[in-house]
Amino acid sequence: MKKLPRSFYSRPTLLVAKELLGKILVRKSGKTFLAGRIVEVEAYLGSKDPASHAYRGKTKRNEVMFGPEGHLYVYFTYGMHYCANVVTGKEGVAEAVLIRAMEPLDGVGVMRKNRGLAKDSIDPRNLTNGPAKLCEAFGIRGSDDDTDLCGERIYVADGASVPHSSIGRSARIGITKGTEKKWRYFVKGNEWVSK
DNA sequence: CGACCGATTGACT
DNA sequence: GTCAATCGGTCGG
Repeated sequence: MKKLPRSFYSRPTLLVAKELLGKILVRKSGKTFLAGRIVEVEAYLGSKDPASHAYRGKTKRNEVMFGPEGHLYVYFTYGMHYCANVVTGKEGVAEAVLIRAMEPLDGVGVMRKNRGLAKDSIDPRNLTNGPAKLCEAFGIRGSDDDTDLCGERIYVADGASVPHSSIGRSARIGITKGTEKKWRYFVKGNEWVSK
């Protein structure tokens, strides 16, 4: 499977968001290899988007969004959760795509352990069917903020593209501003899409 | 400096 | 369906 080049991220954010569906998020650390197929994303368009963390300009928290495309923006929220975004837009343009759900492909045992769900009986969908859940499953936290996705630690690999007819679109979830924008994309019918 | 609140989740009525 | 958990970011005084 081929790692996506930086040029993949140097395109319009809504296009990158749509095309991230079906791609594979990979994390390597030591001997562990984790992989998941992205099935749900949301786009956040910086200065044009009241729902974006970057709407009111650059701060210490969101500075990675203003940096070069192809980096990972990880933020901490609700006092206990991390969420991961792929940064798009050139340096100075604060746009990003939130990864909201994935279908686990590799390293399910590790993901289970990271999620604190050791029992084999639990529903595997519960591992990665939400933005904070997949971060926990992948062990993504504050120290992973600004990781270059063109490096070796965390990256996105090519995957079978999702046919246009299988891509659903809706308003974004969990926001109070910018709800009129239909910038959430997901793979229709996929079991891991969040609710 | 104090107060409010969030790109969520999971437990509970 | 409702709501607490839990704390850093952000904004007003």
